Amino acid sequence: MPRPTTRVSSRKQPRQARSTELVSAVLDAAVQVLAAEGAARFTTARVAERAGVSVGSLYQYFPNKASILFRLQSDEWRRTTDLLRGILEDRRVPPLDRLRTLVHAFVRSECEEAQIRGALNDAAPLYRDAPEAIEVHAASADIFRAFTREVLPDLADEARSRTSDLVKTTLSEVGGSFSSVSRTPAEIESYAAALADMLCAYLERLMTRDRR
Amino acid sequence: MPRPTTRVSSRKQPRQARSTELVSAVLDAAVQVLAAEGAARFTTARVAERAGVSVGSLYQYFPNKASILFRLQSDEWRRTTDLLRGILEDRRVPPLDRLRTLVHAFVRSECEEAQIRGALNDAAPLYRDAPEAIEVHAASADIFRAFTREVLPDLADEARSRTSDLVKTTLSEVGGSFSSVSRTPAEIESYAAALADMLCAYLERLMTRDRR
DNA sequence: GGAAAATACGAATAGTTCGTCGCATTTCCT
DNA sequence: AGGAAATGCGACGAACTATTCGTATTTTCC
Repeated sequence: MPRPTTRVSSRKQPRQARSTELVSAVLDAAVQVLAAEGAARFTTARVAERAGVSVGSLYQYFPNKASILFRLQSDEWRRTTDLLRGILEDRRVPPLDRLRTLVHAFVRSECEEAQIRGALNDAAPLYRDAPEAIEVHAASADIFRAFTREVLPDLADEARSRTSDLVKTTLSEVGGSFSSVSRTPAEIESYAAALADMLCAYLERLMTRDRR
Repeated sequence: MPRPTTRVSSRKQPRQARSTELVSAVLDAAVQVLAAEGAARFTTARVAERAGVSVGSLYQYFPNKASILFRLQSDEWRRTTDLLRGILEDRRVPPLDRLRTLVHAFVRSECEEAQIRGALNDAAPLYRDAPEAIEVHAASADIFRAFTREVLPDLADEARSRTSDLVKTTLSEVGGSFSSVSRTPAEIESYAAALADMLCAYLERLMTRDRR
């Protein structure tokens, strides 16, 4: 497995108004191309054309194709992470209710725009190896770690991190395989409810064992 | 989303001994290329070279690149499905013990050769749209449906199919996100145990509610 | 106004990859 | 043996694509 390790950080910072607009036009166009043509037909030329911009201009602010996709993905991740944090850290609500709310919010969020998420996922191999991609992952892991620490304070560290990992990967599967086939809103809600039930059932069992 | 719908069925059946050997040489080489070079560098030329065969010969038995990948994936799926069926349908063992065994077997199987499975996953967009790919999926869904029918006979159809779907997608996540980072054997076992606990906790809760 | 910096442009380059086709070789079968 | 069918070959054509670079235009700011 060779590591192509594509550089993904920005090449140059836009300083004038027109260049910042250009960058956002490119990002908008990128989403459109991804949705309309799919990951396989996502090319810098097509993105530039749709943005009404020349390829050369695009390459002033993005070092390569992967960096555009990475930017889209990391913005998405940031939004999702903020969503999760907002729900999980609200201590006025009982912990398991928070988890339930979180599951519903997350499932819904993954299912809307499933088109783009799916395409972005198909393109993942292009930016996955970039060092920046790993940091983003860590942020959401921290949130779940904090939550399990709150809910299962007396559990051994090893078992707790295992639990946190399980919750995180179980949720991440929603994006992977559930949202890949299109579902009706009713299906989405009932799936979310079942998933929340399952996670709560598990955590409740651990909590009673933990306290005893 | 345009449907390129790549034909994936075999172009010609090998009739002589040398051609059957050629086909299996190609499939072996395909696995090697996938493992050594990754999905992005998987090309018919490289496969043919590694198989000690010409591209032209390869194209006699595979209509296109996607069909080679599809063949690998569908063989893999068949093996996995057989594994699951063998465990879940053994009625001498209590149902939840079967599920526990299944989770361990499945997690282990997904983690070994994670290299190839990951690469195959990256290449999925190439064959995913093929009509043949959908049939394979249905087979494993049936197994879980039968299992939930056995375990939760009195549950309403709608709730039961939701449960079966949840179990199936939860497991499929192992292949997607857990096995994508390399893990030690100990991590794998303890993850499998936790996953099994979670699924069992959920099913047990449904079972007691079901009977009451 | 005007020099310097920033920005925009897009034709051209240098690859890569898929899949075909005409022809050579081997196997089958009578 | 010898014709027919099956198989094997690999150079080649026809796309596509990522990225660069020399040049043209616009903005900034003195």
